[in-house]
Amino acid sequence: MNSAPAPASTPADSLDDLPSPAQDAAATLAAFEASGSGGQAKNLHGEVLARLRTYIVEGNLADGARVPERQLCELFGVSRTPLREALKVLAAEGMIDLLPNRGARVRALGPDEIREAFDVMGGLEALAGRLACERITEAGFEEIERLHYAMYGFYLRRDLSGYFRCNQAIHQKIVEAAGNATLKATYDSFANRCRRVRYAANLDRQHDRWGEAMREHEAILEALRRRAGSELGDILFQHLRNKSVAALEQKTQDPESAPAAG
Amino acid sequence: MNSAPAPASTPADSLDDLPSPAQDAAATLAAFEASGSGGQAKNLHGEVLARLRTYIVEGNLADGARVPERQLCELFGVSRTPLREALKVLAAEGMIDLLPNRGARVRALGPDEIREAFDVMGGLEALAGRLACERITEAGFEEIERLHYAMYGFYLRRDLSGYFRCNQAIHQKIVEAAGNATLKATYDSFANRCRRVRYAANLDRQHDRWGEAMREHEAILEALRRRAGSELGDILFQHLRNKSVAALEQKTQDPESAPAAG
DNA sequence: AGGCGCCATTTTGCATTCATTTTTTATGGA
DNA sequence: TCCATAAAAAATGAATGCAAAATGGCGCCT
Repeated sequence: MNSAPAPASTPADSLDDLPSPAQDAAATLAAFEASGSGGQAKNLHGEVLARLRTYIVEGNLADGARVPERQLCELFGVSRTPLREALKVLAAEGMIDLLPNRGARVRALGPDEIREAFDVMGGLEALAGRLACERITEAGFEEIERLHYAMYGFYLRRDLSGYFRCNQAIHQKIVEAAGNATLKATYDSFANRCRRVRYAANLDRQHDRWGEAMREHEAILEALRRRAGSELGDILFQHLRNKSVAALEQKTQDPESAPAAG
Repeated sequence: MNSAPAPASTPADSLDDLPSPAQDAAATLAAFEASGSGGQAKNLHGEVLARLRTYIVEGNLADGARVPERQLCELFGVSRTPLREALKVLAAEGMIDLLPNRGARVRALGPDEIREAFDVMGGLEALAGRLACERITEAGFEEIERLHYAMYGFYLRRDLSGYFRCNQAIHQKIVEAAGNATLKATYDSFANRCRRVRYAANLDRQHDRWGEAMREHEAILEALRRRAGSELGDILFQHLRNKSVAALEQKTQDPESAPAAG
């Protein structure tokens, strides 16, 4: 169930020289990550859907590779019917393509599609920011603030994994603070679709972009503090767009970097 | 295929006293509507999915009603397998709820969910406006301008149906002008989900709201003309929000107005 | 020797069938 | 008469079986 790559150990206990809110970085992050991902696994179809989704998201299937029904059936230990239903849903979510009479292929996100998806995520986050400014409580803001400083701690320690997870947690929290379940569901769907790209393409060797992203996050927190909805929306959209540009630049440098297990 | 209620006749030939671009209102609108809706019907599953979607959107099933597999099977003349696959997809799209072992129910959009869906659509349209300002050509703008004046013509004639369809066409065109297929697909999904509400709730007896909406559209066109992306985004979001407020107000006055066939 | 067409195997799409759960109905007791 | 319990009926969830299309391999023709 833990789809994010697990760090070897928590470096939190040696973070004494950081700003004070960052001390509970690992705790804050762990608390967030524990609360999420309540996947519904009532009937077999739902379970297969969830398992297959993570299976694909985690990169077990190459881009554009065939998705063999038969093999997955015996891998999951189910018949073809529920698996085929899951395939249809994943196709509707845009994670795979369903060629008529020719089976399913994992959708290879080309540069254009990555750009598109990131722009949509940017639009959704902009909306989330706007709504969050309308509805967020002071306590909610403070939680994001804590995550922000925790992220800053990871940034100072050059802990990419922790930074990455905090980053995701902040964006997730903003979306949740919007108080719009429909938005959250849509956003999560896109986040899933982009996960393969996001981790691999996230400022792995572009430390200059890393600092820029950190500054953007400062602006995000600042706008959220002032409840400046429209402005926050602009910043979030631009943030996502910069992220996609960086991702694409790296992708061209590093053509096929399979993000198999981090 | 024509899910919008068809007007009895085209009143275009008697529009001499309107602003000149409005004369070809019907032609402009017809040209737009002819170009749309290329549904993929390769295999049986896809066809059933499309048919079932329109079947539900057009209001043949009451809110919260059971979706009887068996009856639909013989209605569409297929076995349960493809129909069930279609149901799973519709559930993923959020159009129906799938209760385990208890069948499917058409999702009843309560006030909260309507608000949520309209806000998301507003966010998507805001994004579309922003992107459209980056990418739209002069020809594309002029097409929207034509539709706008056509809509104005319908507004002056108090032709609600024509106005409504022009309105939809404009929003659709803005989304298309964004040049982002992913965005368009997501937007269309939400538009489908809201269609039942939108027509019924659209300024049917609220002629004051009608004028307000018309003024907002003036502002939309103006911002688009200046390619003011962020501003256009704000306007579009607010426009959708006002629309949802009006929709909800009317819905409370008119508790269960089934929009069956206009 | 290389390209083209034909046949076998595999895979996909769909219908049918079986098992489990829910819903309805009928019956008995209070 | 009303409620509770239980059996029958219906509907859902999943598996299997069958027809059609595609993929791969082979021989044949040029």
